[in-house]
Amino acid sequence: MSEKKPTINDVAREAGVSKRTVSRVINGSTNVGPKTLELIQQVIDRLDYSPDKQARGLASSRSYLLGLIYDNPDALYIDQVQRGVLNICSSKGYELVVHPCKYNSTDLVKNCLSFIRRSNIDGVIVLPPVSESKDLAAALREAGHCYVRMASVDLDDHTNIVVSDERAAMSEMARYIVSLGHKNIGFITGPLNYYSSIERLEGFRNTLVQLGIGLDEAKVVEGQNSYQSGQDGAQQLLQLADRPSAIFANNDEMAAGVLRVAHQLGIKVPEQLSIAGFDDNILASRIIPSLTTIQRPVGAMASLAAHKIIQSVEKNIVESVDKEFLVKPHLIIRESTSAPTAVD
Amino acid sequence: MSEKKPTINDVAREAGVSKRTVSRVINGSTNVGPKTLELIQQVIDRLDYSPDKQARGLASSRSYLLGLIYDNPDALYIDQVQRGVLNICSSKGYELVVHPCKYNSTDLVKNCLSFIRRSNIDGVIVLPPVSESKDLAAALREAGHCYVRMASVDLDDHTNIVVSDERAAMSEMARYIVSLGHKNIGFITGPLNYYSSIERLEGFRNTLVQLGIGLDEAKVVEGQNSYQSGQDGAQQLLQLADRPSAIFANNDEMAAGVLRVAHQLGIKVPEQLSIAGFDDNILASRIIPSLTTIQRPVGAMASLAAHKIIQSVEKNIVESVDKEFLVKPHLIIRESTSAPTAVD
DNA sequence: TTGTATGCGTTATCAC
DNA sequence: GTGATAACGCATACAA
Repeated sequence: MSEKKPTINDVAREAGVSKRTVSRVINGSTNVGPKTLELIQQVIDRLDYSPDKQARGLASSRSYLLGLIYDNPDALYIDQVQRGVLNICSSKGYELVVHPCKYNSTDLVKNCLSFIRRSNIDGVIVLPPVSESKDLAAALREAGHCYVRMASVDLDDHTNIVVSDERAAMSEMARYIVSLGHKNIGFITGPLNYYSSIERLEGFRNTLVQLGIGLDEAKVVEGQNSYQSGQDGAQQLLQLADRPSAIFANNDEMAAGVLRVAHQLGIKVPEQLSIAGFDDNILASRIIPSLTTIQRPVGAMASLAAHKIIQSVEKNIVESVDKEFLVKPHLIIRESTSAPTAVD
Repeated sequence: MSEKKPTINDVAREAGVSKRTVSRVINGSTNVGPKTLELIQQVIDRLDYSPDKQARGLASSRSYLLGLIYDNPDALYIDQVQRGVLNICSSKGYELVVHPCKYNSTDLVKNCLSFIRRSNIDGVIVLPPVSESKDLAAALREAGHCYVRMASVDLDDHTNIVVSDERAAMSEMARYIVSLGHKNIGFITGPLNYYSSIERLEGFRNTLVQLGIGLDEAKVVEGQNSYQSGQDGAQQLLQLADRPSAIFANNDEMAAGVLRVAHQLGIKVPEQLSIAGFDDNILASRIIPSLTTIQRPVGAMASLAAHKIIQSVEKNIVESVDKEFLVKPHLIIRESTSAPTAVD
C-alpha cells in the first residue's frame, strides 16, 4: 500500500524540534545550530522526506513549474528544446509544463496569460515564432511574469532572451555557395512576417552583395516553411528561362520540397542543381542526396534559456549567465550541394 | 502592474455569499439556488476568477497535473502524443508535465516514482517502450498511482491501457506485399526485447504462412530501430545470393537506411526492391521514393489515453470510454513498393 | 439551499 | 538559534 508521504511535521516531531526549524534547514538558512542541523538532516534522510511542492507554492507563491510556450511544426526542434530545458531545470527542482498554442490566434496573449495564471507557472520559455510577438512579451512583462524568449533577433533585454545568430550563419551559407562557383541563385524565404525569415534572407543577400554577386529579386520567392510551399517555390524557380543553379530554402522541409520537384523535372541534384536548407531536421541526413543545411545548437540554447529563466525566477542573477545570450549556428555540408556544371 | 488575482473570497464578498457556496458552483454542485448560481457565475466572469490550482490541490490532494513518461527517439511521435493529450486534458483543467527518461536505466522505477511524488502528479501516461515495463506498471499500481499505458500489446487491465493493433496492421502489410507478387521477402526487426517488435514480426510472419509463402528465417535480421542499424540490416540482406525483392523494416527510420544502402548498391527502388516501413514518420512522405508504411492514429490514441487517465483520476468511469482500448493502424501505400521485376 | 469551522503542508512574521 | 502562530486559497465535514 502507498504509505502517505512524510510531512514537515513528521520530521519536526521525530527530531524533537519545531517545524520552523526544519523549514530553516530545508531552505538552507544559516541560523541553525550545527548539531540541530545534522540531526534534522538525518531525520530527513531516514524518512525520505521532501517538501510538498504544492504546499510550498501556496505559502511562497511559487509553483516550481516552468512553462514552454510554442507553435512550431518542427517536432524535432520541440523535442530537442524540451530535453535541453529539462536537463537543467529538473536538477534544480523544476518541472516542465508544455503549452502549444496558435501564434496567429487573436487571443494568443490571453491564452498564454491564462495558462500561466491557472497553474501559477513560475516562468515561461517562449519559442519562435511565438517568441517574436511584441504583444505577448509586453503582456508578460506587464503582468510581472518571468520569461525568456528564444529567437533569431536581438529584440529584448539580454536577461530575457537567447538568440541564434542566423544572419551570420546565412552569411556563411552564402560564402559557401559562392565558393562552389554559383552565381545564379534562387531563394525561397519563410513567411516574411517572421523576423527569422528576414534575418536569413538579409544575411544571405548582404553577403552575396559583398561578394559582388548579388541576389536577383526575381529569384526570391516567399514560402510558408511547408513542404508544399517548397514545391511551389521550386516550380516557379525551375521554370525560369535562366533557372538557378542553386536554391536555398528557408528550412529543410521546403528544401525537401525543392528536391522532390527537381526529381520530377528530371533535374539532377547536385549536378544540375544545388539545394540547401536550414534546421538540420531529421530529414536532412536521411533524404538522398542528404541535405546541406544549417544546424542550430538547439539543446544548448534551451539549456541556456533554462538557466536564465531559473535565475530570473529566483532573482539570483549570475553575471556570466546573464551576459551570455548569443549562440552561433553552423553550416553542415552534405551531398546536395556541389559546383555547378558548365552549361553551353 | 500585475493586479493580484482574485480569490474565492473576493468572489464570495462581491456576490454577498459565503465562500462555501462559491466553492459549490465552481465544482458544479447541484445544491445551489438558480439565482444564486447565476449571480455567482456573473461575478466569476466579471472578476475573471479561476481557482488556484495549488491551493485547490493542497486541500483536495490533487495537483491537476498529468505526467507524460517516455523514452522514445521519435520526436514526431512524442509531439503528436503531447498535442493529442493536451487536446483533451487542457479543456478539463489539467496541465501536462513532460518526463523523458531512460528505459534501460536501472533506476527507471525510482526515477518515475520520484517524479510523480515530487509534484503530486495526479496520473501518468506512459509511452512505449517504457510502457512495456512490467516493473514500472507494478510499482505504479503498488503505489496507488493512476496510469495509462500506450502499447502494442494488451498487457494490462483495459482501464489502464490503449493498444494499437500492430499485429493486425502487419497482417495487412503482409497481404499487400504478397499481393504485389513478392515471395522473397526480407525483414529487419526492432530490438527483440520489445513487445512491439515481436508483435510486428509475428503479425507479418503468421500471415505469410497463412498465404502459403512463409518467411525465410535467414532473411530476418534484428535491428535497433536506428538509421544505422537499418543500413546494417540492408547490407546483410542485399548481399545475399538470392537477395529479397522486398524488405520490411520495423520503422521508417530503418527503412530510410535500407533505401540509402539500396541507392549505394545501385539497386532501383521500387523496381528492383520494394521497401516498407512503420510509423508514417515525417520522413516517410518526404524521401524519394516516398515510403509505404503503417500509420498509427497517434493523436487519437493519445486523446483516448487522456480520457482514460482523467476518468481514473476522477474515479468517474464512463463505461463507453473504459471499454474502448484498441485502435487499428492502417497501411499507407506510397512509391517505395511495387510488383517485383521478373529476373532471369 | 446555504454557512461555519477546520485542515492541507508550507513559508514567514514575529517574539523569545 | 529557536518556536508559536498566522497566513496562503481552497475543499469538505458538519451544522443550520
